Amino acid sequence: MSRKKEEFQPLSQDRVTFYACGPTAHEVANLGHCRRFIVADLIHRLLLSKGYNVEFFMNFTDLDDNTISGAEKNGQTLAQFTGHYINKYKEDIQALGVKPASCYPRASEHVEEMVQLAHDLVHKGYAYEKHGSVYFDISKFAKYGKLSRIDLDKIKIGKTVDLDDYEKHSPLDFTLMKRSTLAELKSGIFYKTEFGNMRPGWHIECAAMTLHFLGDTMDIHTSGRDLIFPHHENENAIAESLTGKPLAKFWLHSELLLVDGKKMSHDNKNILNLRDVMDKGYTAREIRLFLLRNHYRKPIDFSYKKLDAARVSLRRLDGFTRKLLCLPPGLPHPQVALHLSEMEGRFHAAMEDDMNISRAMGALFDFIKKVNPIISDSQLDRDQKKYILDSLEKVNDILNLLQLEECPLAPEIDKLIKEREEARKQKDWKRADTVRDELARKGFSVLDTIKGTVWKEDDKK
RNA sequence: GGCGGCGUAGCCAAGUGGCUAAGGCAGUGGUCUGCAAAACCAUUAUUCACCAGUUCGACUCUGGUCGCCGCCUCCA
Repeated sequence: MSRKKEEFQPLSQDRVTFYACGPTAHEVANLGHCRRFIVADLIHRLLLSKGYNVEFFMNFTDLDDNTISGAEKNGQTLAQFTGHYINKYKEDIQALGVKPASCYPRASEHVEEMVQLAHDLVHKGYAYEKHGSVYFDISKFAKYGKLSRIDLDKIKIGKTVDLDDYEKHSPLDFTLMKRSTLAELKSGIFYKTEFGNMRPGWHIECAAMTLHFLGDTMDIHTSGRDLIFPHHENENAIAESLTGKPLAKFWLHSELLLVDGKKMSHDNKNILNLRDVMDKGYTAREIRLFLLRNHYRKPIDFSYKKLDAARVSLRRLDGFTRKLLCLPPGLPHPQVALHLSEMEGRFHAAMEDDMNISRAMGALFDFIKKVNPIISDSQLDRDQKKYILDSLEKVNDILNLLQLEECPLAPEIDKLIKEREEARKQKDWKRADTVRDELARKGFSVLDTIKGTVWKEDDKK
């Protein structure tokens, strides 16, 4: 709210409440959605790693203009239509390595609370009914605009909306409950209220769900920065006018995902779905790194070139962890503990400073640079190797990018690698290459190092 | 028009009122190597959009200029 970095202090000692605006269930996840999921995930994981008991909610908007018209076009019921896309979202969220939320509430399941909110707002004078719809009267809420810092006297009214569609007292007011259309009445998408048959609007949906699950004020509300106005401003207005308390203590807004310098959006016709990019052969893990490695408050301009750079960075990380895992213990190295504690200190300090992930990753790469020569000399004993791996586990609890599984090598693969080593020793290159090809077919790459062969399982596409 | 944000090497990207301007990618040189791939090492900004001001000193603070992006009340 202050637009400054502030030290995070949760409202309650033992738990942190955290809400992310989820997607509308009428399309599959595009990279813009993915970025929001991943930023929320980073916050989630960072809070968990700090030992907080986190209650994380992300909604699905399954009752709005888009879902209703989508269901109609497809000849499906609303629930069939939205259920399909909610499942797709959940698959994509999982593929991206995002930790599941405590709960994924759906707007359609909380209409009662929304109707109640509208009722309370009207009776307390913050809202009014007109021609079968209920509108919020922003002139009654003095703090309106404090979140988005909008100056109501100077905005261009009607810039993006056709005002003729609405019958509000003031064009600045926003819709809480929308009068049901004839088509909606026919397909049963309406709710009986004291004001007539209607359905909730977008802003009241989020407000009702956060109030219901997280109480009057939550610790952290996160979403994309393009939603600050009007959505979050309105969400807050609904809640704060009733409770007298701000809806959230901290608002974290992630920046946009751009394509060729323009926001990825339907208007710009430049939508890229996660599945489109994966179909081009990029793994979800590569996409995760691409979306994660920039600070959340900086825009990311998408390009395949940058995705390739992320891929190579990931390869460097994988090469390092793989060598480390396969390294036979040797003599202890005197400097290693120092490098490790320096990396930990820098990494965690950077993450706690408004999630400065670039700086945190820098610490990780610096560490790799220092430890690589040590590994080449086999100068790590069993304990040191364990300390490093334990530390990387902690880093990975936040990043979820590293490959740190021990070598659970299938016996047949192990046999092939040994067979190739034997062939190489006997300088039977033809046989060695044949085995290498076979390993490649099974999805394993071998890396020959001075200390012997290190294998690596290729990412599954 | 209002509000908000951004402009750092070929590309991406941290950062600080003075200490070597992190790190990644690409490039270059080298090491290693049966070949290949990978890996490893070294190296890459006298300069931080432009102009002026404050200051002993600014990329970092202030003002202005230019360029780009986002939002402006039911696209999410």
